[in-house]
Amino acid sequence: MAEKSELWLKLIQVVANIEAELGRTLQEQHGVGLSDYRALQILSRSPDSELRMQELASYLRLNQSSVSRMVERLERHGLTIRDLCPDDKRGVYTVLTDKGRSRLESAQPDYEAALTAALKEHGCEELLSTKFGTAETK
Amino acid sequence: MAEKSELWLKLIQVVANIEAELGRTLQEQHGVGLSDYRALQILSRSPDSELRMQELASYLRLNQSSVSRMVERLERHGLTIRDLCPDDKRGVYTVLTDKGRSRLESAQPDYEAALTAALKEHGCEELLSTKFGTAETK
DNA sequence: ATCATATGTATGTCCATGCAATCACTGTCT
DNA sequence: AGACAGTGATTGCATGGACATACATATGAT
Repeated sequence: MAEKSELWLKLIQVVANIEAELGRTLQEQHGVGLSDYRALQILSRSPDSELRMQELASYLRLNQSSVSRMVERLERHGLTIRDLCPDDKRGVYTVLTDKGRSRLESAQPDYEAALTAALKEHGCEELLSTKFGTAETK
Repeated sequence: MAEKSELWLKLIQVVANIEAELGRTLQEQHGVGLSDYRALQILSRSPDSELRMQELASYLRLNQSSVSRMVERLERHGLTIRDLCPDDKRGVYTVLTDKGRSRLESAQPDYEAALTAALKEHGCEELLSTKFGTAETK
């Protein structure tokens, strides 16, 4: 049974290495962190390129407060803006700006390339052929 | 090509969920964090249950300063002690204490069980059958 | 032996995240 | 209408990690 732990350890180390590499690429070449990049990506695919904090949080599997701060970050860099929700005054939309969109679009190819390269480098392209049960968030 | 990113995203989310679950289990039931647990585990398998900071860091894929602080933590909880290196006075050994060892031993079965359960819950036991190229650390 | 450089560890500072408490608003029940 | 439980977001605080730097010791060249 202990080999299971071993394998798991190996797996997460590989995953961590790859994530780190992706993060480095994005940061160095586009000045965006990994989670910021993912937030932009999610926003760009949402209707009207906007989402409320909670929704964004649940997509990113981050908690609300982290997202609140991330959005603050994105906003500081001009990549998104906040927009008050007309029907529910508690709500806040995070909206992708043009700058945000173009930043995303220029980063995307490098991200994909880095991912492909990193997977290959670790000899684990097959990881992506795993199909999950897609268990819901806890 | 974008599906590759999608799949990768799914993968890391599943991995993150599982890691979080493992961490919670360890923290709640044994008062040890996930990386602390892994450090104990690595120490316990090392000759004389001791390692120098750098070695520990490289096993854990953490940088040296993080390990320095982690060891401080472990030491504060009485799970390890520092021991000066006789032949190289710059060096410091981190040595597992009896308390550390028994803590590890009591945590281990729960860890393994939690891992098995989490893998099953996400329907991805097959993840562990991936064989990696075991690329070295960057 | 001396000095320059490399190595091992620790410390200062910053950043991202989580949790708990809070603020602001909503909707419901009476 | 008024009270109040619930919901969305923000804020205070703590933690763990990274990077740069400091400090002590070791090693190697002259």
